[in-house]
Amino acid sequence: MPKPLLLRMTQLYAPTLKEDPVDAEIASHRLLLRAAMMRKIAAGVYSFLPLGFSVLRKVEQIIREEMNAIGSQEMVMSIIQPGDLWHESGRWDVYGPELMRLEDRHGHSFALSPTQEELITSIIRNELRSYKELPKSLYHIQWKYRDEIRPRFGLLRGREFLMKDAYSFHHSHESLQEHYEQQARAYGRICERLGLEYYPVEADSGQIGGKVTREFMALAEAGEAELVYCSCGFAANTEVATADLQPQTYGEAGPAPTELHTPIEGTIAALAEFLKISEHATVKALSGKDASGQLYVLFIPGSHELGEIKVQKALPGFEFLDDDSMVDAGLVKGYMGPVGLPPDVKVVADVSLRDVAHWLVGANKPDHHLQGATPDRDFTVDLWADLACARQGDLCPECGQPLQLARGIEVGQVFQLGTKYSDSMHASFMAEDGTEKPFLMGCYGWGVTRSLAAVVEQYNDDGGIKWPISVAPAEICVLPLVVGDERVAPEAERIAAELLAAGVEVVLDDRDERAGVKFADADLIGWPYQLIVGKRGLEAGEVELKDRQSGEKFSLPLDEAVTAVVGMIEAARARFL
RNA sequence: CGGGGUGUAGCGCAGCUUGGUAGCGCAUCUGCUUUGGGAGCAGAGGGUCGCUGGUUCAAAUCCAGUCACCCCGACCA
Repeated sequence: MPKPLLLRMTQLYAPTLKEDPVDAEIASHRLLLRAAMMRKIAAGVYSFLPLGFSVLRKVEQIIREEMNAIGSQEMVMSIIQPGDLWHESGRWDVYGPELMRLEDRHGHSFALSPTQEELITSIIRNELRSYKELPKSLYHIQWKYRDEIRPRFGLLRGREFLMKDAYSFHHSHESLQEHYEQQARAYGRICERLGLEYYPVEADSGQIGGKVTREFMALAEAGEAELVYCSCGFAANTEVATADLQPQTYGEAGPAPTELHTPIEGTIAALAEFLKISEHATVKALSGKDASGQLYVLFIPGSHELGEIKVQKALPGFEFLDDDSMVDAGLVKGYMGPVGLPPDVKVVADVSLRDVAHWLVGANKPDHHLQGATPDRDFTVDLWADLACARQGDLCPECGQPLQLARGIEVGQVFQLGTKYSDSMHASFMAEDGTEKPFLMGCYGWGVTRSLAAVVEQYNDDGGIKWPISVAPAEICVLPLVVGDERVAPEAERIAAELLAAGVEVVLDDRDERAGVKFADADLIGWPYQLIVGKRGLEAGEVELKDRQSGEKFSLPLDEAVTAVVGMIEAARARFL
């Protein structure tokens, strides 16, 4: 191993910014730019400067170690892929404009890879032929390209991002299940080693396909995803969460529905306000049509929002009617109900409404609602489906306790793909019984660049970043406050050299700068520890150690400082293993 | 892609309404002073005003087009 060199701030390229970048809205975006970790190149495209690159490398290394530990093998696949592969899987068209496409001089089409299912499948299908060679798990860490509609939030939604993606091939569901669980456990360890507070949540598989999937959410207010969780361990993306929504009835159910005069603007909030009741006791109606043009009115508890993913699952191609279409369909905006709808309109209701004996709904005429509308007596429901998003206070489907709501950054997702790609791309093996069978596949993605943003979102304060020691660009920065004493610089050099010799990653701020500038940069960049060597301390035979995480400062006797710091750093490292 | 907004020195901005040939703060360079939480004074360098075309004696400023970027909505690691 080459001897590590002492990193000096005078050599480091780290142009920190005193002012906040005006375009950066969230903490991670702002601080990664200010602390000279990265620079923007184009919308959603960033280059990493030495400090940011060093963090990126450490995150990669943690992921690499955890992948290797479960027997996944590292390789690297090309970014540029022939269009033919994407035609074969059918995703050339399905992926849409998000796929970055290009042509070579001969007019052959290529894609910049947004993910590598096609490529890995094409690589192994001819040479992985027997059940005796299964299972196999492969991964790589490679740049990905997605032409996002709207890149934003710095590294959270970029058009170019670094991802670890693993792919596994199995001959049985048991084998797939086993590796899937191993990957999920590895993802948990990665979160812990990155210092992330996280939840593994039930999720939707999106267009990658497959049924069994889990997302790893780093908790952060800036996150784009919403999740509900429970003290019993249940956690789910609100897009898919099933929960007890606790819808209620309003008033008494008579022998027939009672018409109420409700001269209000036709919103649930206005209705609840007018009747002085909770939105829980109302039923909300939404109109739309599916891909075939069939008209629907959907009913969900008035307190809840329609889940976009849920409705797409129940009614593929569903879209809302605009005001004109509603008039054409004979629907009364703001006052729709299941009783007396036009005959060609089907009624779809959220499963939670099954438990509601009678509903408070629109009367299908302006300024009127019906109280006590009773399913199967006054109207029929054509389809019961899970339609409503879970929200804070709904009850946990597993233990019945109220659910908590949080926002999160999706840093990883594991999927059991099944045979989706092996079928479309004819990737099969010879099974023990002598028949040709498609591989059962899993895929496991982890956002490396996104992880940086997630860590910074969880570890920052007014002064800057507070890197966990596991991913910090260096473990400690020695700050000689040089001026006015010729002993300071040599002492700082000696301490830095001894720390380096003890295996500590150390940076020496040897710049000819004022104390304030060094302190501010050290806080901003986020070194986990700062060791301050100044005239004042030396005169008392001391140096000062600052813990960036807690903000605590300790005075250390000069002759014990190195030992004490090494001990503290070793203890800190151990917390992330 | 729809709606809103911005492009002027490395960064952040003013100037544009009412055309007359560009200014402020920070940063950079030089000198002196200062020196434990982003120093002070003095001086200096740095700009095809996003790009293209038009109107005009004259355009950063008015008009048209175009490109880039940002914010609000549908996608995802």
